[in-house]
Amino acid sequence: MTATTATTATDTAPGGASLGTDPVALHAPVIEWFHHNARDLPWRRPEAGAWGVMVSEFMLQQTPVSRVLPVYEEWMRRWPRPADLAAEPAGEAVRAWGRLGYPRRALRLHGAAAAIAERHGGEVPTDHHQLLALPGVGEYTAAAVASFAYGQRHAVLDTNVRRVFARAVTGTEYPPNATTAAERKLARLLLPDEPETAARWAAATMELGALLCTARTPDCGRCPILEQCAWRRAGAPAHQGPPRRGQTYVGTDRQVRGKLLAVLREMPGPVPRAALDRVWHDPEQRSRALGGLLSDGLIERLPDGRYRLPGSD
DNA sequence: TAACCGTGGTT
DNA sequence: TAACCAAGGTT
Repeated sequence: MTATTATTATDTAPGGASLGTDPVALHAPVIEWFHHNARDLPWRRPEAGAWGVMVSEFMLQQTPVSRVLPVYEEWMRRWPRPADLAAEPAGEAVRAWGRLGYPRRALRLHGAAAAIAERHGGEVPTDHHQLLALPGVGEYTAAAVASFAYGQRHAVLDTNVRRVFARAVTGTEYPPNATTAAERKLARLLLPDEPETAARWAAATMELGALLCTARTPDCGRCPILEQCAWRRAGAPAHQGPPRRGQTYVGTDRQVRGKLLAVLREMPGPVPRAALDRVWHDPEQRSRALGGLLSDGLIERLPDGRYRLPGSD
């Protein structure tokens, strides 16, 4: 395949810095590497379809592949089409979500399925703008579905791709905390012209970041673009500036919410308040967490005062 | 923009 | 072991 691009070596990266290498020179080696090293993931198989791609993208938001795999398989077996999921109470989605974390994603995926069933005839929309309008679908997920499921040409900027570009092109160990306009511009600049090639490029750069160009200990010895990597050329300088402030988790409302929801997930039916009161010592924080889950629609309170995952009756 | 939103494996 | 990290989205 030919990896063409609209750019030339004279293009400048956002911020005025000149690209160290011709971006075209990155396409072939990365795509070739992907051809030989891509993981055989279920959502990459043709039978997954656009719905399978969308389900996987929701589950993979901030959750590692290894933990998504079993839940994805069960989810697709149970709800092979968007309409199948839409026909269920939202609580069933939350329950099936299991311990993947960020259970609001389950609620949003259920909402997206309902919107697809109602507004799109049960088919995952191909249009990027229509994808963006679905609950839980942001900039990344819309581009990923359009690219991976439909072979369209979109800049797919996830944490892996951002890190690969930061190193290979920009010459820094890590990308900025939040995605910047400069990164989007760079991603568009590097995007191959042909949609098929662009889609392959998106998947390949993501896989490169996931398998070799990892955050902690990159495996540069096996990197297909080691010779062109701006970060390596610069001597692999250490990250500048303050360290990423990872949010502490122990003792937060999130932990309490997680404990509360775990109780409801494990129980087949409604649960009395007393069973929930047992998961956390501080009544004030417990109450706040419970209220948060209620307002998020992750749980509901019955007239008799018991709680359950959102049902249909 | 920055805080918030789970969970578990790795270093 | 505490901190970091994982195919982000919403407010």
